[in-house]
Amino acid sequence: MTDPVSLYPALAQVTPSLADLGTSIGPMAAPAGTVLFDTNSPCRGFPLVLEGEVKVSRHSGDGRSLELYRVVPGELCLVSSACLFRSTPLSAQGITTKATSLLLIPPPVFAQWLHTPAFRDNVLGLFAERMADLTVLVDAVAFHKLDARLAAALLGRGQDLALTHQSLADELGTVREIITRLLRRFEREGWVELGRSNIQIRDSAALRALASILPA
Amino acid sequence: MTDPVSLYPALAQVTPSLADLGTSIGPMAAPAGTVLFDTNSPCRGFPLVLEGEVKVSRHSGDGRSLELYRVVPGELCLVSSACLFRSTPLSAQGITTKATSLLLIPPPVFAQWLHTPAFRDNVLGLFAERMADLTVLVDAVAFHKLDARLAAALLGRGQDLALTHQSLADELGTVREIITRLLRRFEREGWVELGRSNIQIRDSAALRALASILPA
DNA sequence: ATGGCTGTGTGACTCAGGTCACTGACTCGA
DNA sequence: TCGAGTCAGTGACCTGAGTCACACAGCCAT
Repeated sequence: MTDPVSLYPALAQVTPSLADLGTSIGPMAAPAGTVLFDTNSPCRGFPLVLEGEVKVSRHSGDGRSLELYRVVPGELCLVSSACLFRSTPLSAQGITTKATSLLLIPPPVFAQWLHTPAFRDNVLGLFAERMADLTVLVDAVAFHKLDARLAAALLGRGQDLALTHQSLADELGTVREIITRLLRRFEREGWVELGRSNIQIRDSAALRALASILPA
Repeated sequence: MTDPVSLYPALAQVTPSLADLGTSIGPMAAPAGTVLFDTNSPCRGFPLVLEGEVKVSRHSGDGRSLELYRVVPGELCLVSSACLFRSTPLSAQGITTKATSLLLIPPPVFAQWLHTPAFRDNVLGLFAERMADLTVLVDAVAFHKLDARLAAALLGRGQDLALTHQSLADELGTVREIITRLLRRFEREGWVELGRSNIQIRDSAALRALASILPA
């Protein structure tokens, strides 16, 4: 089990301390694919990720979905915050992509913890980062073509990706056929090699060039 | 001059107090159309709006732009925060839409103020709200057609709007011709009446029906 | 092996939105 | 009252993306 304090140094200083709280707040384990929270569902607390990964995405009425961002160990999930700070309904879905363990901080404890400057700075910094992420996403969706966005999505995950076309479609907010088409185009260009649930990057420079139209 | 404390009750409690700071942080006046901050420019402080309005938007390489949200009196502008909490470059432009007066809080003062729980809650609540706004915007841009988004943009501003087609285009991230086309369609349906720099709402129910496909 | 499931590949078609290249109308100041 | 500048309207055309309706290939369990 990962030690929470090594991931979140600020937790060393908070009161009530982790030790005081004991196991009441977890850690809880969730297998891959667990829905941690969902649109309009009430919010039970702040998920603080210790291991694994949480994908936060938005779903359209029909079958499409678009990934907003991912929460990795050392972060806490902020969409949930809207409903805690303003008691508005949640505006996105959170689902684990891997086996994940997390603490679920009850709102009153969270409020207490905010008294600690180090923890507070953490939270504010995370908020700022997410705002920037979302801004870039808005920009990408509004102003950029799918091929550039797809190229960007393929980069930075190594050479050998175990992904289905459908999962890429869900990430980018489009449908499977379009991804298939674009990937085949990339393959014809010699930039990637395709297999079942598998994509090999062959020319990341070319992909980067296509993607680089995108904002930072 | 609007009294800052009546807009931001939390400011009554902060230290250093507004009185201590004197006029060093403003209020400063900015006429309509002033660029308060811009993409990649360094960040001078936290703008805290007393009067007027600041439009925060993102610009594409070519002439288009898309409005992210507006900051009204009683709020402070958070895009600036990213660069303060994480020293990343700014990811959007802020421009006044009306004559505006504001305080520009230097980062160290802001950090001090965060010690005050009431002020802190204000900031966190605002962050949460903006995250939710951006999420809804992402959803709109990714999944909804322009006619619905335009209808939504026309609502909630009274019956008689003094707007150019270009300004609506900039708000929605499209180009003028498209707005003209859609508005003429709305006019043919009898939903609006058009004039030079002027739009009269005639059937807000119809517009609302079209817009209501949009998320909250 | 057989059948079912999941993942891909594709072609035909539609449509929203963007581009280009104009025209013309209104408005205001010199 | 004569332009210059701003704003609106419009048609021809193009293209990216989504939809539909498939065919088919691997893979797994029985």
